[in-house]
Amino acid sequence: MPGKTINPEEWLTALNESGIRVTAVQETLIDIFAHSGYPLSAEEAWEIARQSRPQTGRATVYRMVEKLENLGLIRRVHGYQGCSHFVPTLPELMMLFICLSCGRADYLDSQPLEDLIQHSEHTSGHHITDSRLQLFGDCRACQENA
Amino acid sequence: MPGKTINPEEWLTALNESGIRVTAVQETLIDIFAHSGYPLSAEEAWEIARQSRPQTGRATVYRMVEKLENLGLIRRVHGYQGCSHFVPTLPELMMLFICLSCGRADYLDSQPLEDLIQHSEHTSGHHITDSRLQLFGDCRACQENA
DNA sequence: TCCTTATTGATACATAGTATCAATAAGGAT
DNA sequence: ATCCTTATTGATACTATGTATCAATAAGGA
Ligand SMILES: [Zn+2]
Ligand SMILES: [Zn+2]
Ligand SMILES: [Zn+2]
Ligand SMILES: [Zn+2]
Repeated sequence: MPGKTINPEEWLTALNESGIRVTAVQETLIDIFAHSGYPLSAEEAWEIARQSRPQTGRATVYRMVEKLENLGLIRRVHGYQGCSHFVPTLPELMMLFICLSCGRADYLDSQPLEDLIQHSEHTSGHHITDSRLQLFGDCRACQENA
Repeated sequence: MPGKTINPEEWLTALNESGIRVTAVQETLIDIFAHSGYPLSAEEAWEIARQSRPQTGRATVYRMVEKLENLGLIRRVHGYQGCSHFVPTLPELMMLFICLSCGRADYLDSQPLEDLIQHSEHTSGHHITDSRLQLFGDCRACQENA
């Protein structure tokens, strides 16, 4: 939501610059994750990939998901149909909202989270290096449709 | 941290009031979860349980963990050694900090999270009904020991 | 004490994810 | 373009995590 959008070309570049070879599976999976409006599991991505590339291996998809996650291009969604679904990373520090009715993901402005982390560091004395925040509920559109 | 502490008796009461019978396994598992200072998986709890009750069944532990989670007595920790570890629920709305060095859990004051949720509801228009926030890093003690 | 029924523990099964390894193919060198 | 090296792939087997089934057990009321 805040400015940034997904550019599959940038994802390919990021993969290649990390020393990974350019392959057909890469492009297939990047397209799948970058263009899906809702969280996808590796298993679901595999199904979709086989529609256009039937020989795609299951392990390959899991490996690719791991690489995309390690590069920070996709992020795991925790607590939405388990913890095995992923969405593209939009801002570095994400405040992700998932609608429990329609399943769509929305990226909220993350400034409040930055403030919260700063504040918690000061009051607790802990050094916070990583965080994950997930919000669930009914999105605006679903509320209006009800 | 904020006031409240764990009282195994209250957990037993909560279980029984939900229509569940009082059994030896209940007490064993409640003790295990209530007194462990760090997140535990069902598998780990099973191991510990068998030390004092060798006949304890694996499925029973998983069932018990599910019940405790459904009653809100324990909560899943996401992103710390996977997503299959649990800690006792302290405040209703938890800001949980996990130290990546010593593994200990700390419960921070959750007012900032309440504020964040209120603010995000107003600016996004979504109705937020559930949230999970996890913070990771180096706790104060571990920083001092380094 | 007896009876009913929730709970248990053993087993089998299901799902999610990982290790192994021979076959393939990317991309640089010739 | 051809060859060579080696990362990547896909098939398979395996591990880990979690669930369904069901006979045996035991809680708790009659
Ligand atoms: Zn899905
Ligand atoms: Zn919606
Ligand atoms: Zn999770
Ligand atoms: Zn620590």
